[in-house]
Amino acid sequence: MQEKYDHKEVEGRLRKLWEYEQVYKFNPDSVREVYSIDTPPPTISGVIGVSHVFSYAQADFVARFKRMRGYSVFYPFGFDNNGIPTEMLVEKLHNTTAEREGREKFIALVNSETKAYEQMYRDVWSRVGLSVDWSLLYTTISTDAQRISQLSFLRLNKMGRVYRKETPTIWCPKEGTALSQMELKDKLLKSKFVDIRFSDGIVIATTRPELLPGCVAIFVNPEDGKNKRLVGKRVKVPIFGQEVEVLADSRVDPTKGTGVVMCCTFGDLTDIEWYKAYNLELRIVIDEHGRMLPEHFKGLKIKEARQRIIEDLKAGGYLLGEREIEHAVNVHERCGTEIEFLVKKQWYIRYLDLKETFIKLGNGLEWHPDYMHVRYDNWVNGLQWDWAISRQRYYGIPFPVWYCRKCGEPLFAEEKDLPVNPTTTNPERRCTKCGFGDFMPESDVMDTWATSSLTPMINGRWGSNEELLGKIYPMSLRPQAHDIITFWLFTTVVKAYFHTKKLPWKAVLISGHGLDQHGRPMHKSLGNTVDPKPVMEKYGADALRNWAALSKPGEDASFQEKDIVTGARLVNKLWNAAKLVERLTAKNPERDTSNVMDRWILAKATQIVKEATAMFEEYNYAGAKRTIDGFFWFFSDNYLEFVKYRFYNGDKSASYALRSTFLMIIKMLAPFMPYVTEEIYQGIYREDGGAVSIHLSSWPEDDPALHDEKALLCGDTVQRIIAFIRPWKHNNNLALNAELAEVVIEGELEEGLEDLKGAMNIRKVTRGRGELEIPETGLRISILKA
RNA sequence: GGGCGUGUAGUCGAGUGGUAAGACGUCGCCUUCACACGGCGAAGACCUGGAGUUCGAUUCUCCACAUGCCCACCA
Repeated sequence: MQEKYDHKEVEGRLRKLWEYEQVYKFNPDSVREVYSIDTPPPTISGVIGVSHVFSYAQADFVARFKRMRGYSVFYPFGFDNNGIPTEMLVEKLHNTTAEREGREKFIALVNSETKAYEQMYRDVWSRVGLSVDWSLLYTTISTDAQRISQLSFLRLNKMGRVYRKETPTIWCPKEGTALSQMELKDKLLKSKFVDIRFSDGIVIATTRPELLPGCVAIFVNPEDGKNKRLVGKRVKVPIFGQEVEVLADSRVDPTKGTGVVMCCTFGDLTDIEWYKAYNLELRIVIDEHGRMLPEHFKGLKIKEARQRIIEDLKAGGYLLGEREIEHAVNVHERCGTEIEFLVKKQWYIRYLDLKETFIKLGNGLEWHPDYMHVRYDNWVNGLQWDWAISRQRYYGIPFPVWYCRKCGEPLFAEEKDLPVNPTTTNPERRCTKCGFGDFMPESDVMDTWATSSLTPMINGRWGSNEELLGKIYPMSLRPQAHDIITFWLFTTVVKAYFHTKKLPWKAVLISGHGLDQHGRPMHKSLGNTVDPKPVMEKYGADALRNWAALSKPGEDASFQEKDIVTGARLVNKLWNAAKLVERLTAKNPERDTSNVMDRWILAKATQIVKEATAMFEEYNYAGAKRTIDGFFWFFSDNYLEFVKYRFYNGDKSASYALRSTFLMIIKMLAPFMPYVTEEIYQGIYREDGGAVSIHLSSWPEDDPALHDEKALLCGDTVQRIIAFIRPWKHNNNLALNAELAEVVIEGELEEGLEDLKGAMNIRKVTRGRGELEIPETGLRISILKA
């Protein structure tokens, strides 16, 4: 073995070895039990930061552990290139738009562009050491993902779970497109709160006077003593003159403004709720590009109209007051435009009737950590709308639907034809309702969650390779971060229920986020992302992974260079211990446990195996890691130092204990530090007749033959005596290896005296009266200087 | 506004119903043949504040404050 561990050289070489030996290849024909992982497909948006490494490494710990525990591990990887970030990236790279290119051409462009990024991402993930089987790779805009998304839609339709309805939708007036809730963010904006006088002395405070023409009702709180007398009155809207009714609703806050609210179609989500709940009139005042529709204001932009209306109100004596306020509004996260609500026909998945079922399903999942379950329950309980799955966007997976040009009846594609793009293909059938033969394509595309909710099905090649699906489904584990429990996790449960009546996985492992050194989330926009490549370049992949192993599931961790240094030190320490093992132990040593201190360390090691295994089985990789680390340092600082002199004398018992204990240690650290442990394994243990890779070797067992209470007691006592003599020497100005003439022991200690002598350089150990009490041992000793 | 989490030495961070690991940093000693990316040792927290349960709480309950995240609101 090399004198110094060179992670750069080692890592590249071992990656080749793993690839050559197909160490991580999933074998569908294996008789072993399958452990399948529903890896989160990262968005193709340009960068990987250490925060990604943080959560992906945690899933990899589990994958590697399970592999060593004898499972046939199905560990795929995917890329999410079916979303706005990817669309933006590709549009920027090619200086074009999806619309200009045409859907199919643009998707082809995305696919080819993804290939380039794929290579880059894959390179990083491989360097990190993810034990992924890259032959299982998928992307969310691939033909297969399109086929599966459309298949899901068709099946849901057959079940009567799909419907199309005209409803208000979130709209960006600048880009002229529908948005999902995910694409919104809050922004503090300055605005004017104006008091407007309606008829009957009613005063309403609003920030959106330009919506007056869209006013369809007025609301007060039914408990509001001051205003409830207004209920039932018909009121005239200033300037525009329409008469609207005053209604009572508890959603009104009587303390806000004047306690009287106008409901316009639509100013905010409450307006939409009222519109639905009270079956109100629809008065659309803003078009798709954010221009006003009503007469006298037609064509004005929202803000111009607002100013104009305020002037008109003033002129008409309707304006009672105005004041500047600052309030949070929803804006499109991409362009910062304040969003509007427009009425559009949308496809929905009907599921509100199944809330109880979803709660029950959630109860059947194994949650790690357990408290994340609550977020799921809260979300399901709070659901108010069915799942809107259509988007008026250009890029995405199309709906496999046409509409009859005569009667408007939708015609659904046939499963065998999937995937289809209705805008470029025509159904060779006639309308099922009226028999007409000419159709109009559905131009909307599916919400990305409609696809990513199907990752278990995509992994299993649903509809084309049922055998594979049967083997991996339900999947064993969904690892993901906590911020998308309500989206990705929930929607996957929904689809799994509809299509398979089962939960999609047995367990979910929720990771936290990797934060920057100040504890802030890493964002491209904050400029605080840390590129993992130079970190790995400097400290090695194992050191970076070690950081991810420090925090438990669900916990965030800030990225501190000192934590990476800690990992690098562990690697170094392991390497040096390995050199000692290589030098001083024989290959395939015979089992020899004649010395009590050797039995002691072996017995301790089995205890650690037991503890660490139990923790790992509970997905507590961090606890396992801590336990194993702690043992390794203890082993190095105590056992190795105590019995070193025997190694040099070729002691067989010491050699056996050293070689086998160290093997247990590196095996248990292999999921965390795959490189250095593999290098050591290849250098020392491979020739003992083990597996081709440590990662295919079996996880250590808690071997009952190594349990030894007596040795544990005796060894602990010896260790305590030494721990006592060390500072004694220190306090007596003696070097640690300084010779002592004699140590007199009073009390019970039968074995281990030889190692005590050897470790502390004592000329002779005798029995007699001791002056100094050793804590927790019931022993007293006297120490005589040389 | 609702929900969930967190609050332990200068920093990071385990953990327990009986006064608290470890790491980094600091200080001292040691270049002894795996390792100075090391070893040995020292100083440093009474566990955010308050109330309660208990023989006893840092650990359980409640309240407060601080902080993070998710959801909702934003007339």
